[in-house]
Amino acid sequence: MSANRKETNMDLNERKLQILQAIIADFISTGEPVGSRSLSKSHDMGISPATIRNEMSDLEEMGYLTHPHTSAGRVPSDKAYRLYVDELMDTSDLPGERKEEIKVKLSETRTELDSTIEHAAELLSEMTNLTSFAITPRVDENKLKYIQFLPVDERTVVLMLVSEKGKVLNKAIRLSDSYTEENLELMSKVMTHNYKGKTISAIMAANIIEDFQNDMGSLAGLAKDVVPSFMKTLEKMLDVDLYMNGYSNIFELPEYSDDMEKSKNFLQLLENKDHLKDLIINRDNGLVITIGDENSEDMQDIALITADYKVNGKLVGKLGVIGPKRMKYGEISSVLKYISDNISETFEIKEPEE
Amino acid sequence: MSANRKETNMDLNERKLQILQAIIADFISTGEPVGSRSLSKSHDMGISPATIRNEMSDLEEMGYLTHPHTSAGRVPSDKAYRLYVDELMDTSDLPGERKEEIKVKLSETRTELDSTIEHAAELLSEMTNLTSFAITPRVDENKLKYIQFLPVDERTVVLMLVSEKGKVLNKAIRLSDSYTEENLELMSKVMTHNYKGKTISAIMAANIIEDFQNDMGSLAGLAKDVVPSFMKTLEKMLDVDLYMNGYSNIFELPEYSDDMEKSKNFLQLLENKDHLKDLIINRDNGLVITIGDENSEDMQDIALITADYKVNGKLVGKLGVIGPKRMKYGEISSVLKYISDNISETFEIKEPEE
DNA sequence: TGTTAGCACTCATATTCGTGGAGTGCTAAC
DNA sequence: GTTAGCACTCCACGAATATGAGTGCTAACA
Repeated sequence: MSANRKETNMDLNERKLQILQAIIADFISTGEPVGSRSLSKSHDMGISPATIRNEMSDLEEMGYLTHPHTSAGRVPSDKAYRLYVDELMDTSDLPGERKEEIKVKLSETRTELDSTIEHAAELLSEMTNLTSFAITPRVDENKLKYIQFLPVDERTVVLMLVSEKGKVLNKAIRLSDSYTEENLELMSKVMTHNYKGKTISAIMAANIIEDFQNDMGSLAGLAKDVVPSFMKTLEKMLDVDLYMNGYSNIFELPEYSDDMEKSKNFLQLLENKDHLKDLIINRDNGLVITIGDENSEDMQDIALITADYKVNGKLVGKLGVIGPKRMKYGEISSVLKYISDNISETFEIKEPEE
Repeated sequence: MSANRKETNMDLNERKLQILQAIIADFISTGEPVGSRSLSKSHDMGISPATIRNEMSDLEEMGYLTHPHTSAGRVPSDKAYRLYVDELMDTSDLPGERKEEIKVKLSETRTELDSTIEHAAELLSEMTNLTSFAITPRVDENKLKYIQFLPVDERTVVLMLVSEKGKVLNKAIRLSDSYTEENLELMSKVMTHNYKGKTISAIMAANIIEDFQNDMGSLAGLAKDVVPSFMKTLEKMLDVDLYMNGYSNIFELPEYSDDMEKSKNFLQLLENKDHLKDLIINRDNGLVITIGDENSEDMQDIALITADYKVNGKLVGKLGVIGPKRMKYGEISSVLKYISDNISETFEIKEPEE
């Protein structure tokens, strides 16, 4: 791990890096501020606590460490975590049995994207003991392919929309009037004629209601009943599903189980699904780690790791974990990367085989 | 409220009931054990603390009150809560503005069942400051109406199932081989022929795979790819959706925000969605309140209030709240009842109007 | 005979105080 | 440059103590 360390840190010599790494490692695993004495015991690096203290003092001045109070040990700063994930952490490969476990679990639902994503999130929280999440791919330039109304009962019909990318949505609609199957079919045809092949955003931008009601002639009343739901369903077409698992895992961490306020904030953050969705959607692709002050105001003491997966090499979904800044970045990154790659692989375009 | 009190409590005279009611009311609003002194201050009932103490002592002996410890005030027992919800609590009507608020909020999505239920759950947690949940109706004797496969890309198709009750489900399926649109149509037809009009449970019970593969002849391979997802989708047809809101509301309650273990247990309970679904589905219809020891082992210090709503007078869904035993039973019951009635009304069968 | 004042007693909670220990920073010697 | 030594800091913890809300009992009262 230290072998391939980049030489970009002119301000930190080898020993400082070594000490910093040791401090971060200890803090990640215990959550307690680490002092010079205990550090020299846990990591034998051939120097005395006094020397470590001197180095620590330097590191603090440089902004890598902080003091909760005068006579406490050191705690890594956000800057230190950044350095750690960029250059110090162990990113070695996952052990074989874990890989196997992931493979097996995900292959159970190999044929269905949504279930696979759901399982991936479950797996992720189990393996990391953190809160995991996953979103289904967002489809921006999606075109409508099928539009159909199905009769259910006297006053209820189901609107069904299918996009070219294979997303199917449906919505039961209550009508204010009764209808005939012929009317329904007619409406399906008019809609199909009007909107098939158009992108969803284009349809949403247009002034649907008037045009459509005109086209429907005597059935304008029916059309009026149906348009709001149509619009809402289109909107949902552009939306993504969010899966989340293991939100009660934080109670296993002492810094949360001893601090009610912290737990409360964390869970309130998670309960705001729309906010979370937005956040995840808008992350860059690839394995992305953001720590503390790199996040928004409400997540200053939280770290977020996300990765993307691809479907057919194009559609991009995301998954990841959220937790305290002292997380096992290396290990988690490996798990996350392996899972997301596995999904991408499962859903890549395969050459016809014969 | 005390006017229409039933005369079924031969063991409790009027004054004891009055005191018990006062204790429960105080405890519900403060969460602190209530003593004779403070009770005589908050409720002027023309008797001294000493007399109240005597009555309290009797009530304790009868099992309506308990002592956390010798020198603490009294806390209502589960038996007391039962008496309270059965006979003592104020079940007066909701104030007009609250009714209006509910009506307005729910009518926004009047035309769509699922959205309405989702909103109802949101509303419920907002109005009660508790955790709310709602499940969509369960449809037991549901028959298949449409079965169709739609092409998406080279290796992906979407299976779409529609039931007579208007439930639509779809699943993207990855095939191991390529297919032609003709094959897909053929498969849709065979399936429709075989299963349309059959109840879902009947189809699930039958030995699908062999029959279907035989019927498909040369396309047996395609059939094999598709059957597992078909089965899974059928299963989902019988399942219900669960919405939940406000799980972080418990942190506002002192007995939770001071007791980490309690909060943890509560949230872990909520995270077990399947368990919760089961629990809710299997509740009796009508307004049902279960308190403490009336619940299962893992919910001894929790109260649950549920109500049902009907769709077309038949399908039954449920919604309710979960929280500490000291909840405002009267008020919450009224809100819950008003919301569930409102939903039922919205989705009842309407006589054609002209 | 039911009600109430008075009082001794209990016990959780809050507060204070002292101690221990982990940790720091500085200095001086190696 | 490194390290041992040492004075100092300050949190964490436990014991001791005070507080006060509450009870149960008894005896007096209406």
